[in-house]
Amino acid sequence: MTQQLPEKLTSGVLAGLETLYGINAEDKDVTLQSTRREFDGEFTVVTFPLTRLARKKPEQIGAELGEYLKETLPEVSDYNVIKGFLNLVIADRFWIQFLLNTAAADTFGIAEKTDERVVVEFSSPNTNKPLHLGHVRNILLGWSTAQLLTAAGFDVKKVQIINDRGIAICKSMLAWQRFGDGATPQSTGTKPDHFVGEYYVQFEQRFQEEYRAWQQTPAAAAIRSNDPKQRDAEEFWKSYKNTYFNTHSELGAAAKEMLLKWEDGDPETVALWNKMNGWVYEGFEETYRRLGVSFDKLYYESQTYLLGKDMVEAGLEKGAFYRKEDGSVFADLSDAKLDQKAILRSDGTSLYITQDLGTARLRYDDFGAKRMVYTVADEQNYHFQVLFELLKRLEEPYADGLFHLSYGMVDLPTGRMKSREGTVVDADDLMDEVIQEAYQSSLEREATSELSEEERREIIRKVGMAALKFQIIKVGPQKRMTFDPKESVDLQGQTGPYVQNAYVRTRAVWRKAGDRDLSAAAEYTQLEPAERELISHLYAYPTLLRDAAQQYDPSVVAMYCYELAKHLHKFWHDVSILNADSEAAIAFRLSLCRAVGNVLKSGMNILGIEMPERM
RNA sequence: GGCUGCGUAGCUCAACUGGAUAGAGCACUUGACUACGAAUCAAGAGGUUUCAGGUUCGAAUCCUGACGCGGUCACCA
Repeated sequence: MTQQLPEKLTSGVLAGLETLYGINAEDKDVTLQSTRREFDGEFTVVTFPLTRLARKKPEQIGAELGEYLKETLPEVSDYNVIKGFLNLVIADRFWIQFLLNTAAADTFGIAEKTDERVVVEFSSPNTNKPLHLGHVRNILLGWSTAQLLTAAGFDVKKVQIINDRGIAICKSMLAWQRFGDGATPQSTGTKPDHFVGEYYVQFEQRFQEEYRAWQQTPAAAAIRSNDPKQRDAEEFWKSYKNTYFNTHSELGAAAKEMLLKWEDGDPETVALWNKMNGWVYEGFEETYRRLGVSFDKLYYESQTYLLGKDMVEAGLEKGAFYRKEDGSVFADLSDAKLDQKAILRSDGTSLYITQDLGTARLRYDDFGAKRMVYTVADEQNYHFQVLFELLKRLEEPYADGLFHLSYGMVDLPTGRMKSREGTVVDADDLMDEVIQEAYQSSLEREATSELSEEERREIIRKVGMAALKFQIIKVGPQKRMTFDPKESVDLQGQTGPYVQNAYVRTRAVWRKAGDRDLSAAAEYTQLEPAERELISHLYAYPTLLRDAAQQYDPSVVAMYCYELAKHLHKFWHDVSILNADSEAAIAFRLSLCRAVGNVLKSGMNILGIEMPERM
């Protein structure tokens, strides 16, 4: 297949316009789309925009163009015109040959690997508490985008930067030191990252107690009476919390002191820090493994937080940044509709953004990638606009290939997740729940009853994880989504298991078919509607992957897999495969099942979803 | 308040980037298993695409305004 069908049709239309009307039109004048299901045909030319050029009615153009295409292109077997829409019916023999020659390949749709490298960052958690539902969306999105880019031919490197330092981990450390009594994950039988998280929570609780007690003191009353806005008590104390932590709080002072000790390299503090982070990593490792994700390289903030200063210097020399009298460095981004942005403190120390400048360069040095994707929630949109603008002004070689894969936060039916209110949905618990759900559901079925306990557990795990992952990935990244863990995750309808089920059916019929000679497939001539729909859908797969990769949007792939599965189920219902009335039909339909199964597996693999052979 | 994103069936989401009668799933009603697997299929009901204007052959999509809901506006990360 040297030329893709849409391109061929487009150039056919252009030739037709030239021959029929003497018009010299361009590709962009031709609107080609897939035909809506309620009409005959697979491709549709919209003729409204041509009326101005041809100076004829849309219906007339449609009819004349349709006739022309039918005459000149062997792929076009028929056409019909409805108002300004010319629907083209593609010849059965074209579809049949496409299926047998092209779609049958295992790597169908997957682009050949190039050496163009792209770094995809995702997850990047703090080490003070376990991963939750928000991380899950991030991880699934990042992973599937990485897979998608791989399928599009890029050489992808998956990385995360672990926020292993700072005040948060010090809080956990301090709480463990003071209240832990030497307990360990082993001694309490707790998953290690959860163990550390419990101390983080405990710190917050103790701090709140301390804060509330302090609010009763005369010193506190004096401060509140000076509130210029005269807010009520609750509101005032809420807004004062941070200041309290930094000025009056004993626990706050102790945590900050610990941070300073850590920065000084105090051996005891560093040892404690290593111990607790070690526990967290052990726990994260298990969660990642269960989610089926991995990384090519891990960056640690403790090793990168001082980077970027030299780039600030370079920016100063270049005149891209300026130094204030107090020694702080700023960038004036007002001409890019961004603000004055601080990039170095007056005492010369780094800021968050300084570090990000440094790690961008570090990654470029490590991988030579001219494209970098940052999977980070949309609350940081502004930060990344600034970061990318700064890198552009520094004339970094990768500055044009930066992409913030921004996604909406995950809400619960009750609203936003709040750790303070204990409404955070834990990642491990969530996986347990969906797998439990899949288990309950499997009890009602017998399809796997002859398998071993071990095999059945494996299937249930795949089904549960598919439900969870599909549910999250199918929503477009930019969209804020509501996730209801109480209803857990559906296993029916527009879901991962629905797609798996379609795949399982294609496998089942192949098992039943055994070693059958399929050479008769080529003699098949007349497609059933369900077959034509399936094949034309398969035909769209390579283009779809390319488009999805271009948009960094895995949800497109999820929706595609669902649609394909739906067509397969419909096909399954409408026609017989092994009981078909000719050997050609049997062989052809088996080939079709194989191709559909391959694409389903391929597409779901991009989403990080495993396909069972039975379920 | 400035900037920014979003608002589609009761609920969760689509809509090929300006095209046809706005589509799926869940939930609800009804039908189909001695069939290659019913985690399936088929049918029904469900909409003034938040509202008001504008642009044009044509708007959920683009422009203006209003309303509602987020996010963000640190020498924090």
